[in-house]
Amino acid sequence: MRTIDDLIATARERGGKATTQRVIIWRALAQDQTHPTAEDLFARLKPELPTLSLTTLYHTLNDLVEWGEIRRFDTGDGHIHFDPDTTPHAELVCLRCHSVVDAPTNACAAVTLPEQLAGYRIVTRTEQYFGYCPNCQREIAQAPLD
Amino acid sequence: MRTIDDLIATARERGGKATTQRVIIWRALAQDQTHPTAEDLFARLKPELPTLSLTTLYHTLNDLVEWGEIRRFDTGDGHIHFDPDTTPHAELVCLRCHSVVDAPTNACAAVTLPEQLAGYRIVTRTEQYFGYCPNCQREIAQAPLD
DNA sequence: TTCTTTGCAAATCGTTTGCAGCATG
DNA sequence: CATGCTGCAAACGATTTGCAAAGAA
Repeated sequence: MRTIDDLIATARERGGKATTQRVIIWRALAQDQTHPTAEDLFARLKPELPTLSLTTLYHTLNDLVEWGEIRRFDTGDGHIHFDPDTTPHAELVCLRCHSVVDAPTNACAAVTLPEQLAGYRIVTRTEQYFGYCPNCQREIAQAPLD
Repeated sequence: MRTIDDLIATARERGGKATTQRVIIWRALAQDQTHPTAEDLFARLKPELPTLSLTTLYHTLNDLVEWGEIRRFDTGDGHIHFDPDTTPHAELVCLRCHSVVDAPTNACAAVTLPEQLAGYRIVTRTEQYFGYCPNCQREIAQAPLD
């Protein structure tokens, strides 16, 4: 995802507007490495902008995805996650607590995104490792019957 | 995913039963490389077993996922896809027609699944390339205003 | 017979949409 | 002041769940 100024420019080029809500959402995303869901972001932004609606948040997020500024992915927990990092990388997903963290880059084999693959024009890539995080492994060991 | 006989044995070991519905669903999946959704499978199996319900299909699919026999993943089209191939591989997902095909293995860098990664106990992996399939590229070129 | 599975119907719930009023450019 | 944006409320739709009847073991 690019800078806020770039996004303001992009919005205007498309005949759009840089509203208070959009800028606040953009700013929150720009520094976010937690792969938040819409609900996550909503809870974080509500105190700063109490009138914000989930509807506007979804609109704004979907626009960013459409503009290619952020990536949208599903981990199987029933919630859509968003990531401002659009460069190829892998994520570690915990099947128990549903946490999502970036995988160390040395564990990620592919580093460049091919433009073409079997005749496909490639736009983005998702690589997810599903398993159990250290913390949940510990808790499972202590309470085997989940 | 293992053979039908293995699944029958597994079900019984767990105090379960090898019902008509389950065996038919298992058989349909065993030879399936189309990464079907529940609805896809349902439409395909309905003629063979008209009394089959979507409920049973979901139950059976979720059991297989829990047993580690099949993989469950989301491509962002709002439908859960299932794949009996649990070995590490990549998928090509078309953003326009939502088709899913296996990526040629030479395009898939990682070939073995690490048991551990940054302290995580890894169970499964998903690698998806999102883009436009050759056919959709052609249709987009003919009708740019989609 | 016993206990799991089936399948109908209803619930669930994250996400999307319709629309009237508001604010940006 | 024209148009895009916001946000309430309602719709949506794939998946899940409650429960009574059916069928494996």
